[in-house]
Amino acid sequence: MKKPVRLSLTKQIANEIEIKIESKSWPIGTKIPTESQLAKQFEVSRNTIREALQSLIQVGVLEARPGDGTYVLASGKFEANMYHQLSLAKAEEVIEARCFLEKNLAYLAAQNRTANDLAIIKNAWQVRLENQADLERLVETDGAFHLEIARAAHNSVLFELYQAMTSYIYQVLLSKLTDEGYHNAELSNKLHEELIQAIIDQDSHLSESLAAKIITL
Amino acid sequence: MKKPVRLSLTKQIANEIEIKIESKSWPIGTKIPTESQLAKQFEVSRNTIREALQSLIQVGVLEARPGDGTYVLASGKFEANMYHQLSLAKAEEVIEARCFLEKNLAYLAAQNRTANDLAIIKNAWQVRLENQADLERLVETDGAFHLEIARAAHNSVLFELYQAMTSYIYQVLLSKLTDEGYHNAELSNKLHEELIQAIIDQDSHLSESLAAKIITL
DNA sequence: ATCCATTTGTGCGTATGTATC
DNA sequence: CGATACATACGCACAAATGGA
Repeated sequence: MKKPVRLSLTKQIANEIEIKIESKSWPIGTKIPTESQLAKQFEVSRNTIREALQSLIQVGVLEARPGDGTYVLASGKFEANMYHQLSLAKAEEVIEARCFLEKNLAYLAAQNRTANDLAIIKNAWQVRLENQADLERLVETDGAFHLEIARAAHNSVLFELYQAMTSYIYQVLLSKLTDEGYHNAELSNKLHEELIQAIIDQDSHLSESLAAKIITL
Repeated sequence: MKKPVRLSLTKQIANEIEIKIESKSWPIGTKIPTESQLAKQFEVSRNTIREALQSLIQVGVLEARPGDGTYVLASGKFEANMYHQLSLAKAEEVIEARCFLEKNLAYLAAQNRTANDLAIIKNAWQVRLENQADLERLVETDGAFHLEIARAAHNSVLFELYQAMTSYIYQVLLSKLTDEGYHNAELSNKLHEELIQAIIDQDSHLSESLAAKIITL
């Protein structure tokens, strides 16, 4: 079971590019250098570059637009894969699945949160409070807040699932709020603060039910 | 935004191969034809075949062994991806995530099951009862039983996740039972039958808690 | 134990098509 | 229209690993 120390040029390059993407050196939406430029840069043929890019395009991390350039689509393989899978399902099923995840993560967060998690969560909540004016910023910071709760659950599997799912759902959420408006601000804020308190108190069941209420607002 | 009239040879071939795999024409473990043979068969260059294979290797559906051949690893992209993701996580986290899924699917199954679902579930239970003697068969038929409950939940997102996760967990389960033995047969059977009844009665909460108990046996 | 045919891995060069600006 | 840039596809050559004679 010895593993090869040598990596093919293609894989080396694919890895380096993936690192640039995951580390946000090339954020989502970035137009990356042309194949020829990359070929010069890495001192290989354009063909080799193509194979590397192809492998990332195949899994949905990159998107090539003929006559234009190559763009970053997602920040990781798992996220890209979930995107594809979720797009095949009905929207209501995705939302249902996400509701269950959110509830369970709140439960686990109350159980497993550390003092450090609490500080991060409180901070994320402050940020969210300061950005209630702009809808787009609100959705963004609210997402960040809930993501921190998910992280405090300390379960990497559920966390990855949640992360992939929410980034997919964001667009739906934003357009929904834009249409319907955001009128439950006080109730929402109250529930959020109760949720934080429940997590502080490590009251798992209360956290779970509060999370459920927040979602169905 | 009109694009998709013509599919590239590479993608056509990748699709055809994927179909052979998903349809079990080439089951897991199969050694598929050599690149040269496929090239002749599809009347394209070996390079084109390689690109198609490469795309499936990349997502973990195929595995190439230099000097030997190319083998089927998983029966679908999503399954392959979950495999990879789960292998990075701690075992306890995987189990925790699976518990969460099992509970929620039982809840939803009680809510959404149709008469037809019930018939299938009852049948799967009978099959499981008839195969208690052989441990390997027991794990297999028990898995099939729970899979039918998952299906009855009528949520494709959670169902796909569950399916991918259980196929990963099977090996662990089997080895655990082989080591520890299977001594809780009566209790297990009793709980399973109560679960079926709860689903018949559409008692979501009871189903959920019974599912939780069954897992922690 | 050695050799050898087979099979995949790697890399390059080239040609042509097509989309965008 | 033309320049640019990606898309597709083929052919070739050699390297490296494997399995079997």
